[in-house]
Amino acid sequence: MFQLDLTDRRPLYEQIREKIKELIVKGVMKPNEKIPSVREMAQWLTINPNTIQKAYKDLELKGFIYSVRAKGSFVTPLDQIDNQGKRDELIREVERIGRELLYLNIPKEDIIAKIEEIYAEKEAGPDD
Amino acid sequence: MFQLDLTDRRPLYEQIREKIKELIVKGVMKPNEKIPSVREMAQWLTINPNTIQKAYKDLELKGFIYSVRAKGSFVTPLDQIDNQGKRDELIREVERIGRELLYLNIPKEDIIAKIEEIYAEKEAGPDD
Amino acid sequence: MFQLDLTDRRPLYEQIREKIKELIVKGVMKPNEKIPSVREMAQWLTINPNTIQKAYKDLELKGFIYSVRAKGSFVTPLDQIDNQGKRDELIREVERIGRELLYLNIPKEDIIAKIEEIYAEKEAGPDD
Amino acid sequence: MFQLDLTDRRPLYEQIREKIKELIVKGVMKPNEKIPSVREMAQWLTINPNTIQKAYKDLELKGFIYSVRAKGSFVTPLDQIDNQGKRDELIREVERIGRELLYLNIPKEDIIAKIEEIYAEKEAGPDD
DNA sequence: GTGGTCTAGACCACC
DNA sequence: GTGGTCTAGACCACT
Repeated sequence: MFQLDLTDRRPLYEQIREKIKELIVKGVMKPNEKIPSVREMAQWLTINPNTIQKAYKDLELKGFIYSVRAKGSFVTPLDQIDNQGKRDELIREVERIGRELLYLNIPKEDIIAKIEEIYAEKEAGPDD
Repeated sequence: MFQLDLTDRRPLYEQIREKIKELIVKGVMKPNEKIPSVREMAQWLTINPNTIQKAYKDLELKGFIYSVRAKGSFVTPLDQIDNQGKRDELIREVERIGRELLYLNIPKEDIIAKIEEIYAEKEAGPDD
Repeated sequence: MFQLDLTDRRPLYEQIREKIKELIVKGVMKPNEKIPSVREMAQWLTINPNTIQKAYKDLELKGFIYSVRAKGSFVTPLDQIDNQGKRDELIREVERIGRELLYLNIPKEDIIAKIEEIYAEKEAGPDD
Repeated sequence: MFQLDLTDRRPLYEQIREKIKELIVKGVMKPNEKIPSVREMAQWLTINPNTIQKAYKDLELKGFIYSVRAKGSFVTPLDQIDNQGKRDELIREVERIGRELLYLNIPKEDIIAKIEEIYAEKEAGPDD
């Protein structure tokens, strides 16, 4: 599914959180699809279940998944995510990165091309 | 100059590093301009000099500033920065953020507009 | 009749208990009225009958309903409920919430207005 | 400071969270005042530090306290709390409890008197 | 079998 | 010394 980088200085739960978010965002995991249980995931990655749980809890707080007792955890359908707050936060990141790229004299076309590329993939038909 | 946010979960030295980077990137600090000494900065922010030291060390490692013994630290002129490595790293960040925005159904125009805006500021004449 | 929220962190039986209590309290269900059987309710909500059973048991313990063997469960008439114990418990909750609202500088008029509103509905004629 | 009730069925961290919230709300702990460190509190209550940390994290998420690495945890000044969301949530609780009290034929004056009492304490001069 | 709570005890980064 | 991360292992409530 994915691998952890033990040399990475970020906490494990953060890496896990980001990896799962990536799978959701890329459409590998579909809305309402069940994600592996805390214990399964812990076994695969050979780390402690508590660490996985923390990652899941984080994802739940940020709205990417929801957990149902005794059932498991599932991908939140898009229409139930609060887009606005996230949008503003992400756009602020774009601004910070954009300024840095500008400073390095990287042409804006490089950035825009990358954006177009990502959005084109989706339109052309995602690989589900 | 700038203010620290104790609520922020990032370490202080990381906040300081990013604030200074921002000043450089936005053109507030010019190439070869001297940046405040560790002690001065520590006094202004009323924090431990070691914390400032670490921030400067980081900036030096990433190539944004250089230090001259017994003289102080200075902003690295652009042509002496290794653009390529940074460019690739930043573009990868753009990709991650772009995908998340796509997932949230934010139109690509929103992102591109922000990029255009940033690059336009510069062309129109930076605020020095 | 009502819907369950799987996202809600409370156990299902607790949600069900509160929903039924709400129907009784709002006067939608009248004293001595029969409430749906455990099996019916379980079918409607497509959940396990044991879960419903637990909710009913709770309501019986708190005096909101009574059950007659082989007949079903019924809404307890008001005059047979022990008001005093419940009153004190609820007033204590009012106190806790009131203090929190005071701390947040919410004017007491906001709270009182809400109370007046609820009590006015009844006097004006309940919606049975 | 306060005591835990081991017979209470709520998780320990939740009890701790509510007790601390109470101290803040009642004005026993002042804005920007330092609250006991995770370890101190754990010793006093003779429970595991992790449990305390979870309670503190919750309070931080809800905006009642803020934590500063290597410094400790502190009471959030009122003007930095998002009142609106909390207000609505609390008023909804008032509604639920109010309806139940109405159902039990408790006069609204009982509730209003309690509210007036709480708000009067403050005006008369809190015990700081 | 699931998510959640809790303990005991270790270690880390930060200041 | 502080908050934060992580492990190993136990137990609970819910369905």
